[in-house]
Amino acid sequence: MSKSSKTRKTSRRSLPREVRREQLILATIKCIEKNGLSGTTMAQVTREAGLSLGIANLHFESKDKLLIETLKYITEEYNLGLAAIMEDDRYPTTSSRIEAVLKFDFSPAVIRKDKLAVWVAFWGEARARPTYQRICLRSDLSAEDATRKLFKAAIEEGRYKNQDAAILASGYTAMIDGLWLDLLLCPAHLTKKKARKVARNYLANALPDHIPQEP
Amino acid sequence: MSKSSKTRKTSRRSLPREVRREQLILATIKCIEKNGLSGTTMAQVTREAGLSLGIANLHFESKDKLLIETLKYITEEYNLGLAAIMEDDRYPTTSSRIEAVLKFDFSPAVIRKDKLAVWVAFWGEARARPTYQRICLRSDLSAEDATRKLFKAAIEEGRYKNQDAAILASGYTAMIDGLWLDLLLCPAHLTKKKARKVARNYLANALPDHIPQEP
Amino acid sequence: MSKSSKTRKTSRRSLPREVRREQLILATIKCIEKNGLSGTTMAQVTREAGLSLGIANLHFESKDKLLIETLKYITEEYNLGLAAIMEDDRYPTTSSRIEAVLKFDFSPAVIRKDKLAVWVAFWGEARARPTYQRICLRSDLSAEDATRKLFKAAIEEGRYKNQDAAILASGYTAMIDGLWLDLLLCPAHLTKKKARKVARNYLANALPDHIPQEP
Amino acid sequence: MSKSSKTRKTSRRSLPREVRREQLILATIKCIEKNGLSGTTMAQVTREAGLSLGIANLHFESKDKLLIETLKYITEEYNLGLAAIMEDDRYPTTSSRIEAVLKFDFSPAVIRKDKLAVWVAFWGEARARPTYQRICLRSDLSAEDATRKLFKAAIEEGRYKNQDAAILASGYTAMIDGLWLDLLLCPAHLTKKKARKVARNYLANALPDHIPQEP
DNA sequence: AATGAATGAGAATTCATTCAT
DNA sequence: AATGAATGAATTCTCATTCAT
Repeated sequence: MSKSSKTRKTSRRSLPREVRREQLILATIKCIEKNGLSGTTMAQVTREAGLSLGIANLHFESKDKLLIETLKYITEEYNLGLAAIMEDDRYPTTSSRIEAVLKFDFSPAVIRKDKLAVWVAFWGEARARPTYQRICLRSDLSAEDATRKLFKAAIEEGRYKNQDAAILASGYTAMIDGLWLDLLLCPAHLTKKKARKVARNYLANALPDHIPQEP
Repeated sequence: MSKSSKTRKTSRRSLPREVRREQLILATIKCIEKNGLSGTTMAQVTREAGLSLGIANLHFESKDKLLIETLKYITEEYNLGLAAIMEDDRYPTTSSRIEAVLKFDFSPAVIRKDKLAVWVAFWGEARARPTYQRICLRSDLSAEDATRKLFKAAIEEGRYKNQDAAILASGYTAMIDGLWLDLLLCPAHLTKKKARKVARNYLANALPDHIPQEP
Repeated sequence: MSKSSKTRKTSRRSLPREVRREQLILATIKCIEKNGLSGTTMAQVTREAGLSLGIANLHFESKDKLLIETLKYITEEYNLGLAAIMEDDRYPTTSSRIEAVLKFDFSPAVIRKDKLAVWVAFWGEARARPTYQRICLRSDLSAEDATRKLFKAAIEEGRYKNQDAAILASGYTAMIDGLWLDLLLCPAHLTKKKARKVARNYLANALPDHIPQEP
Repeated sequence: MSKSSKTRKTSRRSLPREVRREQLILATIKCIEKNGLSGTTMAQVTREAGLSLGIANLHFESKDKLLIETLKYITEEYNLGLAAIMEDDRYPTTSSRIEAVLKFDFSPAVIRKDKLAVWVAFWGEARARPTYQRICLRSDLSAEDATRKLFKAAIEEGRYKNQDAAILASGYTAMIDGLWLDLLLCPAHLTKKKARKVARNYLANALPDHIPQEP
């Protein structure tokens, strides 16, 4: 309080509501990564954000709301990224669009440790917290919906026998979730590169004319 | 289990101890299912077990130890089941053994909601708790190791080009984890039957001569 | 009120200041009615007044000062009303003046629910807050003093044996306080009309020649 | 913790539930007397009781419940005292029973400062707290009911013209409440003796054949 | 070995007050 | 003079752990 006068510069400055909220959400993500969901306290979050204890309740009403907004932030970010690929006209073929999804799902922005940690942390509490479950569910279904459409197009184009778009999409979603989890649990054993290869192999086996095995 | 093996007398006396411990672990599983990991209290666990509050600390020293023993209980149960299949002489072919694993991974004993909830709950806290992570990791690697051996044998038998046992095993493990998660998060959308079909489809695409598509 | 009295100019400028203060005091009364003394917050008061949060401290220094001013406002309003009756030349007889006091004590302006709620709220905290106690005490003594003079005159005029003006005044004050309280606590059981009748009956029994029983 | 070994004697000792509850209620009464209702904290109450902070929630669930039980304790104590007089066969006459009530209402046990402070503190918050109001109301009506029966009997016996038992009872209840309040607010001005005289004078004026003026 | 009342550290939340704009 | 975002002390409540019985 008395020691620094430089760092204080922004401290008391009144910032736009949205800026503060994002600042706090980002601090929450950092804390969840470090301490888990149950180990995350308001004091930690606000300290991480360089702000005072009371500010989180000022902007989010309660810890619960802050956590929910954090989960929404993470899921929306992911789903918007996926939606952008689905709507992007620059992908001329189904194949290239699937490749783009595959690339996106293992892009640095998506598989950042802190964000993966947040996904998994909320999964862990989702069963006991209907609100978490609802948000996770919505996100999951939305992602699965997108890939199912892609796989359906591919199956029709490739006349793959024995492939079912719904089954493939469920499998892809599950595998992505599982790989994210394993990236977090076994970082020494599963590299990002290998994880991507695993997912690609899944699609290459199912849709060989669209997705070649990794070179 | 470790202390006594001399006489029936001590054995009789130590039996209640193990019974109490299991009783508490089972109560813990129920509580985690209902309230999540962070929502589980010693009072709940002991009430669920129909015992007194103090008894948990008497048998497990601390809540942390109880939770760790619960996680070990769940992971050991699963890994022992898998190991039993791997060592069972009654499976004459690689194919039949893989089928057995597949069946096991979606058997009622394994995909009971309460146990799945425990897996996911601990995954969620694993990153922040080295002990949890270590146990989850060990379990994951053990399972992956088992399937890798199976897939290796299958690949050699079937001369599948382009298949890599390690990649396949990582993918299988990830997909199982992901499907378990989705069974918990989206019970209305993913049935047990469909989940099994998804996993089978994965293997059928990779090892078609060993695992036929579901009839 | 204290600073300016020189010119119209400053007087005009100080007017808004007094207006603001009264605006805040009236908002405080409303809040105390709705939420009690302990449930009244600065945020509520300023919102009720349609002003900004900071303004209360600007005009009253602290919450405590605002509350004290609110109590003074209520007690002064009452005591001024009583004093006006005592000094009003238009009451030719002791009897008519007592009747006027009786009428005043149950007039709509005095027994408004919001104001009664403020009285009772401050009584409740008076014991723990010397400043509140002092103000309540002063108001009580002032009112009792007024009625004692009236009763003394009546006793002398009527030669009532066994009546003591001091005792009668204490009783009257206590009964008014008690009736106000009961109007607040038991509105379904004690109507305003009945309360007035109760008070009149008290005086009619003591000073029958001056105060007739209600017709 | 380490300093004393004598005072600790009872501290950890497990006491019957009801004993602890009363101990805490009595401590709450003391705290309300000293600090008012809003100034009373759980820390104060438990310190006053010589117990640890957590114990109040253990026995009362919440502060709110503790306060409500305290109010009930006070009101029940009073109403039971009154009921005992009403049912006591040893009062041969209406007159003696009214005298007993009068004596009771100013007995040392009833007009103890700490208990009066509790009454008034809860009155102050009753309007904002329906539960408080309900309890105060019930107590008030019960007391008024008792006195109305007495006054009705007296009026019939004495053939008092112009007296109405209901009006008299409302007035008596209001006056008692008001006198208790004034004993608290103006202890230097209103002695217990004078207060009793005021109440007696009220009854003596209304029911002269039953209640003589104070000698 | 078993019990559960008691403890007290730790967390969320509230809100009077401050102060840069 | 007015605003309202920001602060942080104070308070309630929770719950793992202890320990007398």
